[in-house]
Amino acid sequence: MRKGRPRSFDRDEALEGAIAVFWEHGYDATSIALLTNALGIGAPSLYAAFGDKRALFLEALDRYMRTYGAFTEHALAEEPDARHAVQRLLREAAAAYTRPARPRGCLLITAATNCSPQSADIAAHLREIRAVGARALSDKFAAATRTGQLPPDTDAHALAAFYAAVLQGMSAQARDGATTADLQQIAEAALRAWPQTAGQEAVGSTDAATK
Amino acid sequence: MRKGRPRSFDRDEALEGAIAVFWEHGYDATSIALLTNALGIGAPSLYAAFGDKRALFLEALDRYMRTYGAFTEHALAEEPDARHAVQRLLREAAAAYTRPARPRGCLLITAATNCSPQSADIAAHLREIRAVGARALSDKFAAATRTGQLPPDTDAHALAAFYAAVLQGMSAQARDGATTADLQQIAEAALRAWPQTAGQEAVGSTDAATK
DNA sequence: CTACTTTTGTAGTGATCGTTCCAGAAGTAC
DNA sequence: GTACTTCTGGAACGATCACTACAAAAGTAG
Repeated sequence: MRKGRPRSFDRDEALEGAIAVFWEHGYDATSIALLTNALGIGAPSLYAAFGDKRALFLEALDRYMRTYGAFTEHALAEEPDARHAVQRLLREAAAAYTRPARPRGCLLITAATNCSPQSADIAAHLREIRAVGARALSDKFAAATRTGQLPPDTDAHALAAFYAAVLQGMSAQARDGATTADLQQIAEAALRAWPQTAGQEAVGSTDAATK
Repeated sequence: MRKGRPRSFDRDEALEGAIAVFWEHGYDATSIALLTNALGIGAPSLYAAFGDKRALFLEALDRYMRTYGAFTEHALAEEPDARHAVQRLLREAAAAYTRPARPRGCLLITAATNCSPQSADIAAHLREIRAVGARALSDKFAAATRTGQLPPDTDAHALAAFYAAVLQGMSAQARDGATTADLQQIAEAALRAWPQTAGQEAVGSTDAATK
C-alpha cells in the first residue's frame, strides 16, 4: 500500500462532482469555494489532487467528453448512413441535454460562452474542440455526397454548420427549461431540412431559393 | 442650465460603450474596471450616472433590445405572412450577429449563459425575455395556422421552439467565428424545415416519421 | 514504539471584486 | 468676488477571488 496518510475522498467521485459544478455554472463562474463546498473537501486537498482550477477543468472536460458527451462521436462513427447518423445525433442530444439530476445542456457548448479576458484561452480551447466536431460532421457529409447519399451539389460545410447550430440551440433551449419532448421536436424539425435526393424537387410553396 | 459641475462624458455614449462590453463578455465576466477602462471614466462617475452594475446592465439591455435587437420584433410585426416573417427574421439575424466592429452574436442570448449563483436573477430575467420572444413567434404560427398559411396540424409551440433554437445556435456560431455567409446558409437550411402545406406530402427518402 | 510520508484543516497570501468616502475641481447663482 | 451644487480622481472599504504555508493528523515501514 502507498505510504503516508491516505486520501479521505474518492478522486473519481470528486472529478465527477467537479464536472457537475462546471457543467452548471461554467468555468469562470465556478469558484473554488463552490467546488470545495459541493465536493465536501478542503481547498488544499483539491489542489493536491488536481492541480489548479484550470487543470481541474481540463480534466473534467476530458472526462465529460469521454462519457456524457461521447454520444456525438459514437453516432458519427457507428452509423454508416449520414442521414441516420444525424438523426441519432440529434435524438440522443435531446435526451442527453435534459437528463434528470444532471445539469441542462452541453458542457462543451455552454461552459465558456461568457468569460473574462484572462480565461480567453479556455474559451478558445472549447471552441477548437467544437470546431473539430463540426469538421467531423462536415467530413461525414462530404463522404455521403460522394456515395450519393446526398445530392452532388450539397455544401457539406454549410450543412454541418446548420446541424452544429441546431445542437447549440438545443443546448440553449435545454438551459432555458425545455423538456426532452421539446428538444425532440426541435430535432425532428431540423431533420426536415435534410437535402432532397435527386428526383425530388424543392419543397413548399415558397420563394426561398433566392441565391 | 443645471447647477453644479457638468458631467464630463456623454451619458448615451457611455451606455453604448457599456452595451459593447456586456455584449462581448456577458454580465458576470464584465468587471467595473473593464467598464471604466473601456468608457474612459472613473468608477464614481459611472455609479453616479447609472447606479450599480446591475442597474447599468438592465439599462444597457433595454437599449440593446430597442436598437440592435429590435429587428426580431419588427420582422414579426411588419410581415403579415408567417413564412416571410421567419425568413426575414433569420436573414436579418445572420447579418446582425456578424456585424463588423460589433461583438458577435446576440447579447440577450449570450450575456448570462454561465453566471454565478448570485447573478441567477439576471439570468432568469434574460430567460424570461427570450420566453416572451418565443411566445410571440408561437402566436404568429398559431395565427398562421388558423388562416391556412400553415397546415392545420402544425404544432405552433414546437415550431417556435425550433426557430428560437436556430437563432440561439446562430448566435453561438457567430461567437465561434462563423461568417455572415455561414449564418445565411444556416438560415436557409432552417427555412427548408418549414412545414409543408396541404397537398405536398412528407419529403425525402427517409423514415423520420417514427412517432 | 520511532521514523517517515502524505493528506488534512486552519489560516492567511496578494489580487481583484463591486462599491463608496472624501477632498478638490468646475460649473451656476447672486 | 462668495455661496452653492454637482462631478471627478484617488484612495480605500469589506468581500471574495485563486492559491498556499504550516502544523497537526493519519497512515505505512521498520
